[in-house]
Amino acid sequence: MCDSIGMTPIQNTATKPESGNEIGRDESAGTSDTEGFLSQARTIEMILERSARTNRTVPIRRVFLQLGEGRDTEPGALKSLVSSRQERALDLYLLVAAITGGPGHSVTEWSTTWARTIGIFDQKSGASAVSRAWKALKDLDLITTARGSQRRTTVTKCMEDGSGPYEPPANVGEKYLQLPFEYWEEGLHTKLTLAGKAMFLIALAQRKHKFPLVHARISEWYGLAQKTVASGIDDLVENGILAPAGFEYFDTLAARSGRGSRPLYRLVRPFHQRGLPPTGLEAFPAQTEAGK
DNA sequence: GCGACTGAGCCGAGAACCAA
DNA sequence: TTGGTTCTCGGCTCAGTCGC
Repeated sequence: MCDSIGMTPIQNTATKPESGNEIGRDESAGTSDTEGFLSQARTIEMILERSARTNRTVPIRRVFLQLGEGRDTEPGALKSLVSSRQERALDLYLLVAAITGGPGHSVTEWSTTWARTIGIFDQKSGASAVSRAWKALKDLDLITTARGSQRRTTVTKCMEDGSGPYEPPANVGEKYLQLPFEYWEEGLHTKLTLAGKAMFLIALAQRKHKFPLVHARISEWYGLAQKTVASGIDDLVENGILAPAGFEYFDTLAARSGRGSRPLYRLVRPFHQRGLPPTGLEAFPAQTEAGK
C-alpha cells in the first residue's frame, strides 16, 4: 500500500453550497443535463480547469500498461482494470492523474462530483459507484483515500506500478506516455469502450508515428484478451482516432514466400504527436522486431 | 473465423452503518 | 443531520472456452 506524502488537498471552495460558482450544482442554462445538476462534460471541464498542467497533457508512466522490459515484461495495472471491467475506475484514475499535478498529488472533492464525471447523477448510486471504483484503484495501490474537509474524500495518487508515493516523471530515459486533455474535450471518455480506451493508451505509448498493433503481441505484453485488442482497435478506427498507415513487411519462415506483412496504424490529430514525449524515450524493441 | 454457451463479476438500487 | 462506505440482491454484460 502506498502512503501519501505531504498531502495538500486541493481545496475547492467553489463546491460550498453558499458559493455561486460551485462544481456541485449549476442552475445556469445549457450546462445541466439532469435537473439542477452540472452536466458530465461541464463537471470535467471545471475539474480540468483546476489542473496545474500548463502543457495540457497528463504524464503516465508506461509501467501502468506494462511492467519490465523485453522478455521479462508483464502486464501492468491497466490489465487488471480491463479484465475486471473497471471502466469507471479507469476513467476516475485518468481524471485524478490529470488534476493531481501539484504538490501532494492529491485532490479533495465530493463523491457526487466524481460520480457526475462518469455520468451518474443519482446521489446514492453515484456515491456507491465512486466508492467501488476507489476501492478497485486502492486494491491496485494506484491511489489512497482519506476523509478530507467537509466529509469529502481526499484522493492521493500513487506510483503507476503501485510501488509507493507518487513522484512525477523526472529521470531522463524514464518511459511515460502523455495523455492530452483533448481526450476529455473531444469526448473520448464517453465515445470509447473500455477496450478502446485501453488500446488508446497503448497507442499513445508507442514510440513511432506509424506502428503495428499485432493482436497476439499486444495480448501477450499488456495482458488484454485478443478479442479486446481487436475490438479496441476497431473502436479507435471507427471514432477516427486511429488510421491505417500502410503495411510493414518482414522476413519469416511461417509464410511460403518467406515474406510476411502486417498493417501499420497512426494516431490522428490532435493525438498524433502528443504521444511522443520529448526526450529519453525509444521504441519498444519487441514491438518493432521483424517477424513477430 | 464464427457462433453458442458458461461463469465471473460489474451494475444500480436499497439498506445499514460509520464519521464529521 | 448529512455524506461516504460497504454489503446484499437480482439483472446483465462480457471474456473465455468449445465445437463446427
